[in-house]
This record gives sequence, structure tokens and C-alpha cells, in this order.
Amino acid sequence: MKKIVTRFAPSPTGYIHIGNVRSAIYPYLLARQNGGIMILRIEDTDRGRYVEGATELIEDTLNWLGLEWDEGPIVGGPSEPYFQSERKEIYHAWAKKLIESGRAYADPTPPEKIDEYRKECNEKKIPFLYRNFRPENPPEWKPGIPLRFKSEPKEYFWTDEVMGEMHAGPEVLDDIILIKKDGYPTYNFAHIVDDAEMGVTHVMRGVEYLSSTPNYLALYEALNLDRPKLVSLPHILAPTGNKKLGKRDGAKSATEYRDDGVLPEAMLNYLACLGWNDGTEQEIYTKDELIKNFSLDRIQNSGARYDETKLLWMNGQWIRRIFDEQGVDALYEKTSGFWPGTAANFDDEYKKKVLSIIYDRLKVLSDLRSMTSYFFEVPRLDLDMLKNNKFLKKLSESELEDLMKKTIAKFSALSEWDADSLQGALNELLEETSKKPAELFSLIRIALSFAPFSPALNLTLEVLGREVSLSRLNSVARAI
RNA sequence: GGUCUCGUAGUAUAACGGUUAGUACAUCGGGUUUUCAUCCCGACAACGCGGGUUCGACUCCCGCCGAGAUCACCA
Repeated sequence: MKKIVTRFAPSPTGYIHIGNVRSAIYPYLLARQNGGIMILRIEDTDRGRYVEGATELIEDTLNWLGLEWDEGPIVGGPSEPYFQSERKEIYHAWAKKLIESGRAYADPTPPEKIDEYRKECNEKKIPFLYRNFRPENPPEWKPGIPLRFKSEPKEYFWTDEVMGEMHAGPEVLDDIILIKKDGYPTYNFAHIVDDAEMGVTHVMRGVEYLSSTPNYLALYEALNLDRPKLVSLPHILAPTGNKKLGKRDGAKSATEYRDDGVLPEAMLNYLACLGWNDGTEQEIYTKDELIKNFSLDRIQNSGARYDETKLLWMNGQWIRRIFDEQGVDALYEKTSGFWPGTAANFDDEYKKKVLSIIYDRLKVLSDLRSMTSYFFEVPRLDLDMLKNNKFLKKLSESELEDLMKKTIAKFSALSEWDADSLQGALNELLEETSKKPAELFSLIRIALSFAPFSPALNLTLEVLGREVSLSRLNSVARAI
């Protein structure tokens, strides 16, 4: 059996947003699953839309997600170069084959004239096909003149691995431009040549190319090439409306999610399962599991709506999974850059302790910034927050003061400052004061953190330490 | 307009032609000594419409409706 070769072929026109990332994931999974080759090819033939640095952004995104490529920029490969802009001679050589076989012609018709033809057809309400307007005596092809394919109207049948059996009549076949007047090839021509030269066996791309497929089939035929397997990937839809997700809908780049503290594991998991599933009820997949279970025939053939809420849920699942299965160190490594600024003054051990008691509350790693500040700095004393608390507002000031005093006395008398001893002390306080947990615990919790929420009290106290805890309780007691 | 594709709860999806149409997210309710979250339990909620074929249709066929894609010297 022929070795499977897939490719991801983006255009460096800016960041790749998450809607496009999936077109990198599926080829990757298919290649890895079959011990095949994944190629990264940069389709930069449109010099007008080229954006400086976009290639690096693409590489960055793939690296982050762990989608390593076997051939392409940086790593090289037998079909170098992997930038289309550097492959002009190759396209021209293939173009000459078509000219020689009479399947391509130079087209000197000015664009305005073509517009006129098009308008004419629109007015007559007939389909515009350029092959009906071929120039009479095309000149010899030379730089500065576009080269067109000479199409032959006929019927095509093919199989799309996702969409199934396909068929199209002659009315969609036309004389598409192969080489633009600037000498660069169009996508339509370049990708055919490259895929052939690079031995690509599976062409995976968005469904928007489905309509042009017959023209590609004509090209394969004219160039005497075997057809690769064609795989149309349905669109990812924007959160609202029915349009495909795009930058205009505020589609973020994958790296923006990275900067918010979304784990690559979660991103890969979510995107891979958007429009694909293996038929089981599994939701969380590692990369290896995705590679093992992936199959083309279970790709959905309708568009799937992008749902950030589910992505964030999945990210929370991954955060917990990494902590539970690999331990605090594994998760801690990923949190660099997500801590509050004041955390810089504390050592790793302390931050790991904080992480161990807060991790199950995180949806994204950047939540650390807002959720843990009171572990690194004295919170601003906010008596209103204390007194307006729904449990505490029933208590008088003297009661609050009394409770604070008893709490401080109890904690001061503790010989051991660990979670179990602290829990014991808290339980004793409940009995001695005959208060409800909601009252006593809310008081202590708020006095320590002045945060809307925090981890279990005994754990918070343990991590904060005896000195800090008592000092905070004392200053609140004084303020009441 | 021509051509093509798609159509199960709000969302993502599952279901040899025979199931009370399953699961997850979201939403709502409840439980785990405070809060927020995790975790657990529960509730709500779907086969676009109409014809066939069949003992029986979400599943096969046809029509309709709805949504999308494409008709560039962009990819």
C-alpha cells in the first residue's frame, strides 16, 4: 500500500484562526495514524495579501498544538522548497507541458473586456463561461500574459471521502487561469502541481473547494496525474448566524487562547471533536487517542458551530486531569506567566501549594491572576463586604468582634499548623460558639481573603501560614 | 440566477429499517459543614415539512422548505 502523505497548506495572510486550525489537525492525525508523512506548505503566491511574520505565526501555532510536520519550512524535505513563491520554475515547467499538448493558451484579453463578457451573460441570465469567449488567435505565452487552461466540457464522477459519491456536469468546467500575469501560479494550478510533486495522497481542505473540484479533475487528467483522495472538511460556523467562522466574527487565533491559559491538549481535543467522533461516548481524548481512533468516514458532513463554552469546559477537564494524573509539578510547569504580578516575590514551593488548592476552580490558567492575589499580598480591608455578607449581616458588631477574638485565641493556641489541626480547631470553634458554619466560616474566610470565593478554609489557612493568617485576622478584629 | 452541499434538543453529537431516540456542553433544581468551583444526583429539551417504499422509516426514494458553498489574474 502506498504511504499516506497529507499536507496543511495555509496562506501567510495573517494569523490562522481556530476555524482553520482543524484543517491542520485532521491531516496530521491521518498521517500519524498510518505512519505517513505530514507536509507543511506555505501558499504565498498572492503577493498582495502576504503578511510579514505570518509564516512564523503558523509554525508557532502548529508547534504549540504539537502538530509537528515531517516536511516543510525549517525541517526541509525531498521536495524543497516548501514556499510556493520559490517554486515558480516548477509551475512554469508543468505549464509548458499543457501548452505543448494544446491544453493551455496565453490570454491577452484585458480584464475590462472580461468584465464586459461577464456582464453580458448576467444580463442574458446565462451562466458565464470563459471558454465561450476564447481569444481567436492566442499569442505565444510569455511573461506578462496570463495562461489559461483549455477546458473540455465533459462530465466528471468522483468520490469525496466525507461527502460521498459526487458528480458534476460540463457546465462547471471552464478555462481557469493557471499562471497570473505576474508570473505566479493561481492556487488552482499550484496546488495540483505541488501535490503531485510532493506525492500527496490525501487532499484535505474546506468544502468551499468542492465546487471547483471538477476543474481540478480536468487538470489531473490533462497532466496525466493520478487523482489523490479528496476530503472535504465542513465549515466551522460562527457562534451566531450561519456563516462560517471567520476573523470578522472575532474568531481568535489559537495563540490568543494560549495566552489566556487554554491548554494545547484541550484545544486539540475540542477542535478534533468538532465535526468528528468515533461513535463512542468518550469526550476527552489525548493526542495519541485521537491518532488511534481517527477515521475519515466519521467526519461529519454538515457544518459545526463553534462553542467556546464547551472549549472552556474541556480546558477545565484537562487542567484537573493533568493535576490528578501527573501531579502538581506537571500542571505548575504550564502556569508560568499566569500568576499575579506580586507572586514573583514567592518561591515555587509556595506557588505549588496555592495551585494545589485552587486548581479545581480554574477554567483557564489566567484565572490564577484574579483568583489567587490574596495569597501574595495583603487584601484591601473591605468592611462593607464583611458586614453585607448574607450570613454575617444578621450578626451585631459585638458578636463579630467576639467571634474574631475567640478565633484568634484558638488559632494562637495551636501547636501544629496543618490542615487537619486547623480543621479540628474550626470544629471546636463551631461547638464553643454554637454558630452555624455559614456564619463562622464566612467571617474567617472573608477576613483572610476579602475575595468573592476561596478554597476550603483549613487549606487556605494552612497555605497562608500561621503568621500571615493571624496578622490578617488581628487587623480585621481591630477594624470592626 | 446556474451548479453543488447540508438539515436529530439552544450547541456538539449517537442510534444493523424495530430503542421509552442515548451522551456531553449550556440552562434549571438538589446534595457534599461558608463562598466559588470540582464531584454526585435529578429535570427541561430534538428526528425541518409532505408524500411514497415497508408489517414497521430518524434511517431508503421523491418533492418542498430552510441553511450554506461556489461561479476572481484570492486561496
